[in-house]
Amino acid sequence: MARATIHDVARTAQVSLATVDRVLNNRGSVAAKSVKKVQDAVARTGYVRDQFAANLSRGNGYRFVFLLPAGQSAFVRKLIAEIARESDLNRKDRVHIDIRSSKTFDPVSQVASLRQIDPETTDCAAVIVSDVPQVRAELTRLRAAGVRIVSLVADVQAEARDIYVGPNNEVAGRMAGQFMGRLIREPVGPVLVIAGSLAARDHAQRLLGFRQVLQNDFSGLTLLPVVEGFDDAARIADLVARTLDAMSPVGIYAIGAGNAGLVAALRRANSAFRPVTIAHESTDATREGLRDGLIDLVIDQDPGRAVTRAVRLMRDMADKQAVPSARGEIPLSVIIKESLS
Amino acid sequence: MARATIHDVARTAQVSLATVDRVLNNRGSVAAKSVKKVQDAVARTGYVRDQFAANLSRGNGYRFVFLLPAGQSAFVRKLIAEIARESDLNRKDRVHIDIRSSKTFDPVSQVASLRQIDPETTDCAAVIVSDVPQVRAELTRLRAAGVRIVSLVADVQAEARDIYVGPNNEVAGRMAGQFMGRLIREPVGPVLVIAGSLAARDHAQRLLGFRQVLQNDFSGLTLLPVVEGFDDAARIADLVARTLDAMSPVGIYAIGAGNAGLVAALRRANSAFRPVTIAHESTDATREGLRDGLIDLVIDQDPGRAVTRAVRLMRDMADKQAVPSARGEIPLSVIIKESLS
DNA sequence: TAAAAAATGATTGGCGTTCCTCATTTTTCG
DNA sequence: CGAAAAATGAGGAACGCCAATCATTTTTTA
Repeated sequence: MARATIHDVARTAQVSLATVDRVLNNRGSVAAKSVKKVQDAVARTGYVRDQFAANLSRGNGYRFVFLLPAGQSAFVRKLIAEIARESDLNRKDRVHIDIRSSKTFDPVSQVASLRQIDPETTDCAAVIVSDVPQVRAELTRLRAAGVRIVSLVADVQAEARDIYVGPNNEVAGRMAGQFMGRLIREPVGPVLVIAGSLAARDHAQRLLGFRQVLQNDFSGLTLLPVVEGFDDAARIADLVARTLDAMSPVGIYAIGAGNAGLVAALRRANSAFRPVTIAHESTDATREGLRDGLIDLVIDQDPGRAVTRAVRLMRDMADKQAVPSARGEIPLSVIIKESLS
Repeated sequence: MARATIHDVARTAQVSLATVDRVLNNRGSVAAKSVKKVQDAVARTGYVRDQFAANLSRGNGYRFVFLLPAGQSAFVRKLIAEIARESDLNRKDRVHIDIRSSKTFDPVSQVASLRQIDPETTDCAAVIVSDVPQVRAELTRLRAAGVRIVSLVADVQAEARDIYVGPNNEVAGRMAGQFMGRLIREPVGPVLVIAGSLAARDHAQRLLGFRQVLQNDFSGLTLLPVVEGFDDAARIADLVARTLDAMSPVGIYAIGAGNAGLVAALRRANSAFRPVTIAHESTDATREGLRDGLIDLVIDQDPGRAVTRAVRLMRDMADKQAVPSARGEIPLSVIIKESLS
């Protein structure tokens, strides 16, 4: 009943404790057949390393870094709050989390921030960065130096990270497309799409998915040229107001942030007719929009969940558990007026 | 930089290690002013108990029990799989999870199962049970004996458990209502609602929320008398087939399980017209329904998330951390054809 | 076959707690 | 004031593993 310890393993393998230790922590200097004996014994006894004892003995715990875009976007603020919470909760388990930031959409700044990460003092880093060559090179360097990399919310090329934690953004776009088509009572007319920046991989993927569905299932809906709002509320408000007047779109899909501008413009619109509007992320602005009937539906990725998942995976990776516990994909949820608390 | 230990606390409090220990683990026999000195020192040093060392020393880890309805419902199967996964993942942290089952919807069997839980050997239990007096009494007894209780997926009266982990089912019903109203191009006509059993608190709450929205926002939609399907596929297939013929409903809301029957009936229906159909839980049956256009939307609660959350909260409670880390509410997600992988 | 190299064994101290026991000191109260 | 009670101090063993060192045995190679 009691769990097996290295002593048990040593005994059933008929080798010394030292040899078991050498195998388990691969310190080398052990014959192939001894390795096998130990591995068999591990299997037979059902030995699982006691992570408490291991950590206690090693002395060091888990040292993680989160690298986020700077700035006051509501989403980032929520992320930071969640990370802080997670940090508190895990302090008793010796988890230390350091939050740093780099300029949004600025690869140069991101590279600089990545350079600041010291492989000696960090086990794992979760980053939100652009998927461009310089950044990838820096990530690869860090990985080679022993820092495990988690790409958060927006993925990068698979070779540059260990795991991605975030939603499937193409699916998000497809969901937006489907709801757009179905929530418009008569799906014919122009649709306005506002992205933050198409250089951001998550935004590009959402657009891709959205387009697919509209083309396939709702050919009556036509896409107006996609505009980039750079997550700036004032700019977006202006954009939306003008498009509403000029084109009378039947739908609006806001891919990125800055939705306070969207809501403001919709509120001011004088027309009796209101386009079906879909946005991303549950924030004050989008919730206000939902509540007042200006936004029909919000596709949300729960930042709390992403953070929890990321920390968990980071712990697993730091524990050198071969198979990280879970997949990093986090589900998307759909919020409508009714689902507001 | 290094984290504070009880030694540090003892030193800054100017008391002995033994006294610190007495205070921290309230073993009594310590003067009020000493208690204060220690508490101040804890605050000043930022001491947080090292859970690794504590567990190692205590020898025992975490002993949890999950009590689920028996039976082969897809949802329960998923739950079991998730619990097993979670159990594996946490084995290295000395978490031992025992899964037991009781007859579905049968309070007598539930009470019997609860009686089997030995307070001596279990720290915490997560249960899916009916919210009836006999069961509540048994839960209360267990809590008094030192077993922390988590109500899972379906809540019970607040006094009978420590925390609820699951979705807000009234909100789920409201979401279903809103989507029902909006996805029907012309929301006028009868709507069929199939519940599992209205004695199940989660089902009753969903119905409540659904009703609210229909009455308020879509008065053109009328509710047919709610039928109970007891999560039995054959029975439900029959029910649906007959209602389709007799009443031509414009919408169907399936509150509970047994959706294989729903899908089968819809597939066989010969009418060109198909009612807007909303169901719960992502299972093989509902996914098949979505894929083939028989179901329009599924409201899902991710069992993996519920289990993860439950285990985490149980660990926190077992650690005697005063404030359990997180709220137990887990988000609902909406699945449509497009969001299928 | 002897010397060098590789593999293995034996042992130790420590990580931060918990949970004891056994003094010793301080406080309380008749 | 003195005896009993309460509070405190001091110390040690244990939990399971890690990271060493040093001695000894086995294997390889010239």
